Amino acid sequence: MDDVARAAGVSLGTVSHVLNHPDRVAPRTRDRVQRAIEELGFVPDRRARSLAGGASSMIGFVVIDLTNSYFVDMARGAEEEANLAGMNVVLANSDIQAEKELTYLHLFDEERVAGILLTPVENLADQAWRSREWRRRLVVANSDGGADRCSVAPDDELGGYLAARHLIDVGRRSLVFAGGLFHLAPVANRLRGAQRAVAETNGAVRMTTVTTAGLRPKDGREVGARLADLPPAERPDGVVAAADLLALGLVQALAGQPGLRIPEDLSVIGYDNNQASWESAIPLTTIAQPGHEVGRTATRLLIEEIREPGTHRHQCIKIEPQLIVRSST
Amino acid sequence: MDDVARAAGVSLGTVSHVLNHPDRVAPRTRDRVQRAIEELGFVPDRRARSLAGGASSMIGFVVIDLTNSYFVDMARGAEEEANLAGMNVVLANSDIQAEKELTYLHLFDEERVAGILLTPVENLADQAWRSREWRRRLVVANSDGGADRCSVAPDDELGGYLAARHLIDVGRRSLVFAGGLFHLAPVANRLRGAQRAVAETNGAVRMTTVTTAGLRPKDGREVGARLADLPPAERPDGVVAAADLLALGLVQALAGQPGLRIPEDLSVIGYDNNQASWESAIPLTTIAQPGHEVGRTATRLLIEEIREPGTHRHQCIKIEPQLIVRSST
DNA sequence: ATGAAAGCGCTAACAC
DNA sequence: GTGTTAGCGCTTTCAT
Repeated sequence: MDDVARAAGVSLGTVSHVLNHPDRVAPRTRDRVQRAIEELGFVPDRRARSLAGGASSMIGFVVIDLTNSYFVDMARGAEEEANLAGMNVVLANSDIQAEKELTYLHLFDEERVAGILLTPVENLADQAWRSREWRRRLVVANSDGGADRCSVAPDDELGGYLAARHLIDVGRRSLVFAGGLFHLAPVANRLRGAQRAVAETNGAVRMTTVTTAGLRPKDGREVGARLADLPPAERPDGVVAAADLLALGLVQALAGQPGLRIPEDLSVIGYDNNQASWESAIPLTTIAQPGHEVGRTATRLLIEEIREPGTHRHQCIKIEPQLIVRSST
Repeated sequence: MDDVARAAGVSLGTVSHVLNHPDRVAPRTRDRVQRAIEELGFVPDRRARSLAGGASSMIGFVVIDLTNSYFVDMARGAEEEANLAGMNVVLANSDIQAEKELTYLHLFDEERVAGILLTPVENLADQAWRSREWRRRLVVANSDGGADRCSVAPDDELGGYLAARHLIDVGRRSLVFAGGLFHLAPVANRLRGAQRAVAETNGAVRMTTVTTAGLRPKDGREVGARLADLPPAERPDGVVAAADLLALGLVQALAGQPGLRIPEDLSVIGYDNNQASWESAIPLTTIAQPGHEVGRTATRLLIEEIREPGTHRHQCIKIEPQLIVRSST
């Protein structure tokens, strides 16, 4: 910056002014300085800027699983909202490992970023990050952040409700909820929501639960095979799958069976709006996770907390998932 | 840090020493300082450290498409290699937009990161980043970086060769190369490789090319339908698909046909080792993109360039893809 | 409108 | 071994 000042024949402080308060400097000198910046290819040093000024414009986002497009959507939402406020988002991949999560949390802390977004590793044994007092503002996404910070999460209970409700609306009366890993809050909440929808029918609709080993296509194919073996009278006419990949396997196993057309004889609804759900042979009706919206909202909250530390009140926001109707129901 | 020094009853410089050269300080004072750090919850400021010392330990990786697991693999590889050298990797999502790519390149430049990794947007009109002289060390991944910088890319020609070679090895004699978007270097190179494998047979094997609109399952299903309509005599016995999702659609369309068992009557090989390839009903034989290895190598080159600016020579490294045999061949 | 100077939090000589 | 001090590149008062 010294060079720029010398080339433009002004003082260091003036160069700084054209960078930060261009209006407080005479148009002619401003032009002169800007030309010098151009010619010298001057690139300001953000480390020094934020050191001296105290304000970083970088938000660090510790993402749990970048192979899951839901979280990438969240990152996109976060970027959009951050850009609106003139801030940037950089990502770190914790890869479902509590250790890496902590490493990056520390990195961002030491980098003195303006704020941190975190999608925590859910394993209860691995929540060391909660016990530490982070000096950065931190908002939690996709999971409950506790009372003393902001968090934003999808409303899985509502999602489960919408899924079952949709099957009921298209005339299904004998449902199955297929899912596994019920110790995970999202799955458990989806089941609860589905049960609420059934309960509302006052007995007009029945639903049983089938537990799978996991939520992969393989698990779905197993359930599908089991359902296909059932005597037609006992067969359900609607399946709520806890995840799209599960639903996908289910449809694969069922689609070939005689007298079992999808969706005529059996409707299947998934959950996630996974890429596979719309690229499969029978595009899946599904509940779209509001990743984009979660990312935006979390970032909005974070920036609010950064900008107005005084008036800010912590809150936990639930985002509505979206029903997407396709060919499987 | 002042507080720490005061609490430990030492000078500022000593605290700095226990942080940077713990061996140069007496064990007892070191312990005292470390205890003070603990108690005060002191978190060193990386901005100030790198400002004063000149060395950042952060590598910025501008990733083109985080929804593609190939690039996430690259990021993982980069992290591993960076950690080995005591460095960290933060990610930025350019999302296939040249504009965002430039934004993040500038961000990392201004942040004075130790080095930059870039998977460039391939659109030739959008290569503004090439014309600029980045002040950071930059290595290009997954694409040719040009003569004046390092780059690492998968050997697509070899991948295409391996794919066709495998079909030939399992006895296929009438091949089809199915693919689209031949203006993209990767696809074109895969085709060339496949043709080389065929040429080596001196006419014992024939291969025709079928052009698809894209590389999605939908496109695969179209080709599949076309092949199924062919009189059995004219039908190929092996298909090299330019991408897994394409192969997936193809298999879906073909699997149901009478007298067309996969792999007995027709072998299909994909490309990418996409998640879908191993989770589908008929797991796909495929060529695995060496994302992890590309990431590692690019980072190794970058760190080499950072650490030994004198002896470093720019180079362009090609990484071998891997044949993964599954049920479709 | 511009310049001078004090510091942001730290590292790296250099003294003692 | 430990303390002292001069910067690193910038922003921000406070003068002028």
